[in-house]
Amino acid sequence: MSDTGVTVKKDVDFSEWYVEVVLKAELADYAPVKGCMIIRPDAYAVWEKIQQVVNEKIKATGHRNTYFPMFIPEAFLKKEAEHFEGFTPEVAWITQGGDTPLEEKLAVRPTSETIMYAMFSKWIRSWRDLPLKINQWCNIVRWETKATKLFLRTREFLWQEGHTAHASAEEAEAEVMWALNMYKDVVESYLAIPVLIGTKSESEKFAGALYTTALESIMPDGKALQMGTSHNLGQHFAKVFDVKYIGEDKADHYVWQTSWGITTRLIGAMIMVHGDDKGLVMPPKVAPTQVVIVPIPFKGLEAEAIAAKTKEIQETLKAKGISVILDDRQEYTPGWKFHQWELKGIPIRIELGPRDLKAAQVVMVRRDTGQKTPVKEADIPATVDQLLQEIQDNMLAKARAILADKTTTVKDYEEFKRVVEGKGGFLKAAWCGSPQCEAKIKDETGATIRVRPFQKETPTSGCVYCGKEAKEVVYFARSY
RNA sequence: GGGGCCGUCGUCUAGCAUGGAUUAGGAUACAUGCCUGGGGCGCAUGCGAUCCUGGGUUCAAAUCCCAGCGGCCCCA
Repeated sequence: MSDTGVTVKKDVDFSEWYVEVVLKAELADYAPVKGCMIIRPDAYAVWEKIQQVVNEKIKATGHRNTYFPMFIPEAFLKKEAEHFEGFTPEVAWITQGGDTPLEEKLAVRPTSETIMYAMFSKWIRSWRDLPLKINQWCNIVRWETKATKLFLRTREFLWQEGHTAHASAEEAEAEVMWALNMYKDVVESYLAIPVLIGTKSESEKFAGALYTTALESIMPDGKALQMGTSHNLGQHFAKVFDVKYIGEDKADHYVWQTSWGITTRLIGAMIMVHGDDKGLVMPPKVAPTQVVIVPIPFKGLEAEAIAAKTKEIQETLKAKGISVILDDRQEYTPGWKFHQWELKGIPIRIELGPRDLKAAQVVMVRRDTGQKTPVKEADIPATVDQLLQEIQDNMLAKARAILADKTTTVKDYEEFKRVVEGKGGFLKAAWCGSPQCEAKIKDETGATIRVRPFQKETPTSGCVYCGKEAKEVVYFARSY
């Protein structure tokens, strides 16, 4: 056995496993620039699939794509004080063009609220201009100092940022929830990753927002990963960028705004949640290749007949809109190919050899369970359809079970600390609502409040930290 | 932010403690030919290394020292 496959087990050394899967499945590579990564074709194809799905959903609801500059004047960034303070530690600055120092330095966008809203101020005049709903797909730079983690923590990453302006607070609030639920659907139905949704605590919210809602999931190593955010910006930015409209009442009003985003980090989550000791496992709905056909020819025997039959199967499946590779390379043995495609996470493998040819069948192997089933030639298209759906469903179900298993209700602080140090995951605990308790818990255990669920549960005990009367039940976790 | 580990052909690695004979060795990958083919097939030949970078010590540095760059892990 060579080391072209994954050499460590997922549950023995998770970090090393992750790095090996990403590198060996050729999803990404380290760039020559510190903190940066290269997204390779198989991973970029997943991103394109996410783009396709999100674009469909946002366009169907009247959002339109745009493109804004990646350079933001310092003065813009400074206008909203909390926003500036929140982002300034990790902003990359451009101070010189050619040989000439710039009069005003330019930020490489860490997010585009400020430059967009400067334009909103110009474009929005009357209530008839509202709502304004735009989106952009672009790269973002946040100058991380911590260790690079492919897809999860890099200085540059790709994302989508939606920005809207509304006439009323209610409309903005509805938009925030619309985006959040849209993301939940994308992440659960396509990436097969179950999420918790809710609001962020004051200390975890987006810098400059009124409040932040988010999707959070748990990774197999017990750490939480934020899967997307949707912010209600209230009128904070409208006031500093002077985004006003004349209402039907003929009076001036500031707009109510939202912003929301998901990033290429989702690909990292997909890898972590679904991968196994053999490598990647791609959810069928985002897999760049859904089926791989491996012919098993014997020289002098039915080689030609096998080649013809596999080609025919490929064409049949292609015609049905299924993405399928026929791996008829001569230089590799079938066994080698099996390993290769398993490492790459292709959902279904179809094998066809002399025995199958005689029986007018193929052997179908599913990546998620490894189960092999003979399938009659005539039943191939229908079985592939059904199997892809089954795999998708099974992957989500498995991930749900992990999420449930990694969620622990804790009654007191002793138990809280024990679980954080032990199995990790989400800790469901009562909280009094004070930022001091939240900060103490973070200092002492590293765990933060990931989400405050929308559906409030009545606390049955006092605050997990101070013991005083609890206001709500929230989810804590150590996070990426 | 604090601590630790690591960097040698594309990849994984031996050599480093105790500096010099290894022409920097092996495996794998790659190329060519033959042979094969139901779970990483075999044989032969070939190609492939600024020993991360810069400086220092020394008659002599992959090896020792310093700095930098890059990666990984742990703690907060």
